[in-house]
Amino acid sequence: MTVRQSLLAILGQGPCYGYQLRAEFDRRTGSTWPLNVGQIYNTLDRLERDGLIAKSETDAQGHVYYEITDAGSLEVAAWLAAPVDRGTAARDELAIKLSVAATLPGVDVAEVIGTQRAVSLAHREALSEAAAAVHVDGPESLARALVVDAMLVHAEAELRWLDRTEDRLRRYPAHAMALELATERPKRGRPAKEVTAVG
Amino acid sequence: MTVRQSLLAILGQGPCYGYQLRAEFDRRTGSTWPLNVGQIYNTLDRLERDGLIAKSETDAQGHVYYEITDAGSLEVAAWLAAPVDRGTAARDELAIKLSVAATLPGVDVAEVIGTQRAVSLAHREALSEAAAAVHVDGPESLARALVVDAMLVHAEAELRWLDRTEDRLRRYPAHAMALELATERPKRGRPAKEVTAVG
DNA sequence: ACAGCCATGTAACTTGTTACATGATTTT
DNA sequence: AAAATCATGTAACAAGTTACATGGCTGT
Repeated sequence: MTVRQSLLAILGQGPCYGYQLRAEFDRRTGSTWPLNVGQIYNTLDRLERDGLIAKSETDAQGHVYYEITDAGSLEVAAWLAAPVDRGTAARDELAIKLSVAATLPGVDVAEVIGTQRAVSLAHREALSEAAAAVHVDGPESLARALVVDAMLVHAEAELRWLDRTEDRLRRYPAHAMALELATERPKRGRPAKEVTAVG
Repeated sequence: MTVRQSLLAILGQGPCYGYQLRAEFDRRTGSTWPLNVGQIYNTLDRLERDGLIAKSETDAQGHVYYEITDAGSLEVAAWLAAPVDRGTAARDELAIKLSVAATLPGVDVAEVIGTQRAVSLAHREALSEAAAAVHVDGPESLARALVVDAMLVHAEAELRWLDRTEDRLRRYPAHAMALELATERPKRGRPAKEVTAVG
């Protein structure tokens, strides 16, 4: 939803053509997540399909402009008014990976954590330097600063969590953590109409 | 990739049937992200298509078992060996939203931050309580503890970032932050073969 | 002449997600 | 008898992502 909503919000500022939108998204997010141009046109098609934007005109240079509709403006307003829902959504890839890994027998979770920490540390260092390097002298560098900050605080959080997790698992040895596959309870579920050996 | 890889990893522990996999995923991730059952079967189909698992047999209760293939085991090993890639991937929805919002004219970013902070605070409180409530007495509660911890540290990071961002924007007034749509440079791009007014 | 950018688009595909159909078994 | 749960599956779709085709314009 992020790209879609962002492009729509930018179009809320005024008509744009596809290629232009890429540049707009880019500088407004600190050039952090490069967008494949194709995705812009896909997204525009879908936004148009949903009645949130409409083709306006093609200018003297041949640029195909889109403009936001009333429904689109409402959508943007709703987006800005509603907080981002952490909790319901937001699956943490690393948390899932480590908790699944920890419940698997024969997996050296400490090692998994170790390699993860190495790259997470490097990542945090890189972000620290990037944060220090940004000197805010305009909207674009400010946007960059915000985004780098966000990544930095999350990288720090991740490292804290890795430490905490390592601690927890040290106190709770691996062999005691592994989960067996739940034993099947008999006489349940679908009946044995056909007992077939497949494969 | 998270669900897919997790299910594959669980299958690496031994053959399972679909419904069972849901329960396994559920308890191994602290019952945090409920999985629609249908997704299990979809994912199993796709894993089979990709040669990572194969149908094994149907037992007396009619349960359709899948087992991991050699290719699947390699995939799991690779998954566990490779760190999660923050940086390349990992788009922060909130960071994008706020930096786009901040570069938009006529948007009260302080208000956006305000409503976000309200729910983020509530979220952190709920997580704090949840973290305090978990008493680790087995693999499942440990998994739950790990996941809650992860959400907690990220919620804290988010609040820190919101404060920092609010500060930054206070020092850098909104009117100076808004970005105009980039002016079009003439004599570029597609030629004016047809100057059409569409819509 | 040629490389590289500007610009629009299409086609295919991935993972995730939900709604629905179906039916058996278990519990109340 | 009805409700809840176990269980398998299908169909459709959303959003993101990439590779490719096409062609003009700009700078070397």
